[in-house]
Amino acid sequence: MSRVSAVSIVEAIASDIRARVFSGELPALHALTETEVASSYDVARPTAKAAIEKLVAEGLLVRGVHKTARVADLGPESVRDIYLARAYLESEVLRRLASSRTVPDEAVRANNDIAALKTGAPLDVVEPDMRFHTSLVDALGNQRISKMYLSLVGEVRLCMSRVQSLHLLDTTLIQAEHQKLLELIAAGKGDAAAQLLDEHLGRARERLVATMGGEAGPEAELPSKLTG
Amino acid sequence: MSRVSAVSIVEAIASDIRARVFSGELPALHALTETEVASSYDVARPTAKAAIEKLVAEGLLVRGVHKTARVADLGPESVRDIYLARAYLESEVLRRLASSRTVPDEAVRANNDIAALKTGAPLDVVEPDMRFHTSLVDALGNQRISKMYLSLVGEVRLCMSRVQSLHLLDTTLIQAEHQKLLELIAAGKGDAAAQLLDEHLGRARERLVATMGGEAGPEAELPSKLTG
DNA sequence: CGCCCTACGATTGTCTAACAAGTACACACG
DNA sequence: CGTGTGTACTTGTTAGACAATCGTAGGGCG
Repeated sequence: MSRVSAVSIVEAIASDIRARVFSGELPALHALTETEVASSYDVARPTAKAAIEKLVAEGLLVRGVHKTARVADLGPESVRDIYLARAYLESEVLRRLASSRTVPDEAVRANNDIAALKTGAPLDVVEPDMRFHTSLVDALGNQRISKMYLSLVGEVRLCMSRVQSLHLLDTTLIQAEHQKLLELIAAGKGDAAAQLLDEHLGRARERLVATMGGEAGPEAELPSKLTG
Repeated sequence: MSRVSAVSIVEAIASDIRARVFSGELPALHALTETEVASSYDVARPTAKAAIEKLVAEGLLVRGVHKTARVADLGPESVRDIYLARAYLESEVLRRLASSRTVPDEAVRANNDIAALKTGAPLDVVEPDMRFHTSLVDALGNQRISKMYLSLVGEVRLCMSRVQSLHLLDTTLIQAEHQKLLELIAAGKGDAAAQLLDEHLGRARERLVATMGGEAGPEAELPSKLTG
C-alpha cells in the first residue's frame, strides 16, 4: 500500500504506474488487474479503473473489451512507426528552425551534457538525448506539436525500458551529430539538417529494432563519411 | 432520453455528444453536467463521467478540477496553433510523398468531389476538403502520424462548427490549389508543394481567425499569381 | 488417445446509494 | 458599498452488488 496524493488520486496513481513502467519494474505484457491496482494503492476499484484507462489512452497500456490491461508490448514494427513519426515531425521542425536560423539554448545545453558524460552507463545518455530533441520541437512554440512529440517520447522511453543493455551507439557519435545539426540550423541549411536527422534517427531505429529481435535495415550501418 | 448502445455504452454516449458538438447543437462554453448527461441518456453518473472524461482527453471538452465540463472554446490563438500544426505535419508529408512521387487515389477522388460541388452551401466543401488532406497524411502509412492528424481534424471541425456562415474561400480556388499540389507531388517537387501548402493553409487560417473576431494576418490575402 | 463442448472462476462493465470536498452565488452584516 | 458567511450545486471518491464476458480446465464423445 503506497499512500499518494497530489492533485488527484487518479492522476497520482497513473503517474506512479507510469514511472514503474518506464523503470522496467513492470515488464511488457505484465497484467494490471483493476482489483489488484485498487488494493495495492488502497483505493476503490473505479478509481483504479480510471487510472488504468488514462494510461490506456496514453498508449502505455493496452486492453481489449473485457480483458485485463497489460503493459504495451512494442514490437519492431511499432518501433519503426514511432521513429518514423519522430523523423517526420523533427525533419520539418529543423527546416523551420533553419529558415529562421533559430538555435535553441536548451538544445545546446543538452548536447553539452552529453559531451560531459564520461560514465560508462549507456542509459545515462537517454535523458539528455531526449532533452536535446524535445527542446528543438518546443522551440517552434506550437502547443499541439509539442504535445504530440511528448507522447512519442513516452513511447520511446517505453521501448528503452525493454532493452536493458543498450549500447546501441557511441556517445561521441551522438554528440557530434547533434552538434552538426545545430550548425546546419545556424547556417540556414534546412534540407541538409533534415537529411542528417533522417540518418541519425534511422540508425538508432534499426539498431533498436535489431536488439529487439527484429531484422535491422540498412540504416543500422555507420555512415562512410562523417565530416564534422 | 436517447437509447444508444453499440460496443460500449460509454463510447456510444461519447460519440453522440461528439456529433452534437460538431453539429453546433452544443455551442462553445455550453455546460455539460455529469448528472445532466447521465439522466438524458438514462445511465448512471459514473458512466456519464467516463464519457465526459473521454471527450476531455480528446480536447473537445475542457474542465478544471471540481468544475463543470464545458464545450471547448477555441479562440483565434488556438486556431493559429491548430493550423500551424497542420502545416508542420502536412509540409513534411508532401515532401515525402513527392520524393516517392506518390499520388494517393483517394486524394484525387476527394478533389474531384470538390469540383463536382455546384451547390451553394459552403459547408458541403468541408467534408471532401478534410478527406483530401487526411488521405495525403494516411498515404504515408504511419499509424501515429495519422492518429495525430485525426485529432487535429477533430479540432478543425470544432472550429468550423462555430462559424455558421463560413464563406471563407471560393470552392474553385480550393480545388485548383489541391490540383496543383497533386501535380507538384507527381513531379517530385517537394519544396514547391510544401510552400504552396503553407499558403493554402495560411490563407484558410487567417480568414478563419478573422471571422472569429481575431485580427487577420497578411496571409489572408489572395495570391497575386495563381498559375494553374 | 485426441478433440470439442461445457461449466466454472476470474475479470470487467455498469448500476445504485452515499458521503466528502470543493466551487459559486446570493444574502446578510458591518 | 465591500466583505464575509452560508447554502445549494457539482464533482471526487467509496462501497457493495449484479450481469456479461473471457480464459481455462475438465469431462464427454468419437
